Amino acid sequence: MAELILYNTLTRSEEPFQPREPGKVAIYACGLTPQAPAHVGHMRGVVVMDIVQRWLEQLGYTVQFVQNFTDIDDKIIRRAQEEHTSTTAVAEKYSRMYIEDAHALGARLPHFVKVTENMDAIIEMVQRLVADGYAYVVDGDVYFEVNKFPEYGKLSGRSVEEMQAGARIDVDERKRNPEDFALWKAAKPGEPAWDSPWGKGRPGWHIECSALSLKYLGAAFDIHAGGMDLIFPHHENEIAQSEAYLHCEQPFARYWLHWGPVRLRQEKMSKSTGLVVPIRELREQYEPAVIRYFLLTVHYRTPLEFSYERLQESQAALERIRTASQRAEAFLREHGNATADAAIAEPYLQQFRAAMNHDFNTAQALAAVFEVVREINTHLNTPELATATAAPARLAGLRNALQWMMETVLGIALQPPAAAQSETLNQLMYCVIAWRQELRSRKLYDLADRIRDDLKAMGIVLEDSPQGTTWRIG
RNA sequence: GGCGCCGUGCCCGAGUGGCUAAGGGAAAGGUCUGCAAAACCUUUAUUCGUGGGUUCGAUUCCCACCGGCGCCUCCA
Repeated sequence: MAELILYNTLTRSEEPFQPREPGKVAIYACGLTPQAPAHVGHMRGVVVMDIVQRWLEQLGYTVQFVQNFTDIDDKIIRRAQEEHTSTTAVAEKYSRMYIEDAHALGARLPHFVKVTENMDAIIEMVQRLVADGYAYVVDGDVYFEVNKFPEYGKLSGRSVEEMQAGARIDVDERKRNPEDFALWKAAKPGEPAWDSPWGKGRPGWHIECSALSLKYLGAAFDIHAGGMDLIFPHHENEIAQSEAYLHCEQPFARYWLHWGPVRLRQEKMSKSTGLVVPIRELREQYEPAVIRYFLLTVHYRTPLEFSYERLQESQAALERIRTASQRAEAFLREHGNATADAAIAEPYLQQFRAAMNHDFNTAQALAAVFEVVREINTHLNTPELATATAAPARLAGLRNALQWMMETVLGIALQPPAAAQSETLNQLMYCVIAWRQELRSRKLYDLADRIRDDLKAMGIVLEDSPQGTTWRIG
């Protein structure tokens, strides 16, 4: 349980993971503003966090994972006007879509929390920051004063002076420093608003994540995650306001984990550039498992260039894994499910664990998966190995390893979704294959080939080998 | 302008101060096969953007340059 290494953006180095509390991990990830359909970039975060959870669970931790929905902000207000509906309806609609997309990608869902349902916690936090002198009130707005927090800039590696030197933002005259940011915004006419000590208004963008994570996870929780584009200013501001709130006696979060952007045509996939592949659209063309596989082919911090060629490659690679899995299953169906020989897969499992323990290196872990695939195939088509008495036990051991790596850890099903196999289907195929074998032995190849072609059209692939004929869905 | 990341074979992509530089995709040849498919084997980097430096030794550390990207404004 002690061997997990993870990269901490705060220290810009890899560190052994030590939880706040033995056996438990508390994680917070910044969610999205539900105001448009999610794209592939959003799904990368979803899949990365799912893998993190799964692996921590394999290491024996109990994982608590919280994620927010920014269900009130400028963009939602604008969207509600465009769609002639309420901000609540907009947030509800796109939150549902996002959850449905995440679910389709095989992600277990975090505990979702909403801004509008936690106004008390947010207001309480702002109040204390004002009372403690970290924040000031101007005309119903509340700003955090960055100069009151000496460590401002420690996450993103910049100093306030540098920022001021390179500043190219319009300075709001009411702010004491250009870098001061809004904790609370006074309501404009017609906008949704909440009562507060400073009048009607709504929270600034950054405060919600601080208030919600501290409310649900407590101070010094284990992992705070998000996309790299959130490092500055969002996470920098979160640290400032949270640690100020905690009187700098405790850190806000212990480890900061950031995943890389998904790019399209060499540019970050983002709503603002219009370079976006909505996950809905992609799901019509590719099985979610293929999309998930694609997202796992590079280390999570590396920028990932989106392309249909890459997706196609992922599909081919996944098919190779699934074919081996199904061949092993077919062999075991025929030879009886022996007690698995666990030792045979151990070297590959070690390789796999080492990769996952090294900052969730799924790209490297996949290499171990393919080692198992090769081992399975070699056993199956080397006559001496396939007929050995130990063969069923070995194949069972390899099959179990493959299942654990792919399904339990990486969350990718070895059976394509269409292959809801039933015992009836197994028996039917057994019959069909026997009949076709009869035709082949009488050299009625045209009929045998016709059966194969017809089945192919139905999505069932027959493969002949000296050991007999196997079938698989694919 | 400031902060930071990256540049590995045909493509994608791991990785390490010295051991054959993973794995996948693609292509070619071979084996097997009635054919097909699948699979297995072999081949595609004496080399890791370029030039210096440190070192007994660097793709891996340092510096410069070239090229690409992210952030500095909302952004996963």
